[in-house]
Amino acid sequence: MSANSRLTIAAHALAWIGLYQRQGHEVATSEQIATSANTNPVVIRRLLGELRRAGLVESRRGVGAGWSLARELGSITLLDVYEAVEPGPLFAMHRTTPDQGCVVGYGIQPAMQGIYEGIEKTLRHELARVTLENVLRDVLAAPR
Amino acid sequence: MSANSRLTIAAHALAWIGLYQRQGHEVATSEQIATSANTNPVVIRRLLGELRRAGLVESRRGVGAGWSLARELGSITLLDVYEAVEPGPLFAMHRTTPDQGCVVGYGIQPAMQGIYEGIEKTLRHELARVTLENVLRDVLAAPR
DNA sequence: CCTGTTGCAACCTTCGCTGTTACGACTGCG
DNA sequence: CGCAGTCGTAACAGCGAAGGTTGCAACAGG
Repeated sequence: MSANSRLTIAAHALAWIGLYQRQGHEVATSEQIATSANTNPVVIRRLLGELRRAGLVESRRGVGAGWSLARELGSITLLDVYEAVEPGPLFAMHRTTPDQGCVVGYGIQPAMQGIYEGIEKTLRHELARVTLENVLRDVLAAPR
Repeated sequence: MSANSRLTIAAHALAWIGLYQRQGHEVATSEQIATSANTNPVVIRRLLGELRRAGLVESRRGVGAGWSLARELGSITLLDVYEAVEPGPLFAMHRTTPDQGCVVGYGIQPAMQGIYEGIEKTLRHELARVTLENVLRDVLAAPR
């Protein structure tokens, strides 16, 4: 599986903004978040842009610009973030249509589709159980 | 998420071999399976080679060579197949170490690790509930 | 010895993600 | 009004995973 770090980075960014705001700041810049995540500001802006389209964060332009949460950390779940940054399904079908003249080739796609749907439903349920508030709490609970 | 079709193709191959054997044949060739899956025989041999290392299938060489199941379809679960063909974890951490001087950068990885472990455990549990016997039954149940 | 098939290496292509540079758009401040 | 700081976004290179393809040695039965 092409291990994807998008969900991790997005959660990192949200937790960072949330903590920063609790420390009394209005907005966080992509530069600050990128430094914390050890990556490029454009990567952060791209990810946060997807989160903004999903209504999780807001951005301000001009002088004193930056990013702020559109919702409380406790009301944002990992499922919200997952759906905002991960486009496709977890498992894919064949890249080319299997032989429809073969019994297995004909029936395999509907069969797997049904199975995968059930699994993805469970995955979404698990992701929905974790809020960004939970994430930030775990982050701050890390032993020194 | 880079949607991966390896699990789908592996399940296809196993179901094909299982059905073929129930029709009285000894072994199935990668050529036959590749035709059904509409792909290249080498791709099938690579995948079946991983399943063989996991003890799910056996191969015979020489004239009349081919592949056969090492276990009953009913005793092979999608989890067995998943573990045989999918190497890495579902979600990845940052590609570079986050800023350890930052509270979030320091605590984010253990936090996400713990969350991801729980989710993967649930995923494995779901995959373990489906046997290849179930898959073949669903395949044959596809409406004409 | 001949034939059919696996085992496996080597290489190319495609694709998605990350990283980087560049630059226009926007907005508050002096 | 112009400057400065930041977002928004396009463009491109690099990388790694996966699939597709070719080629050939190894094997085993007739």
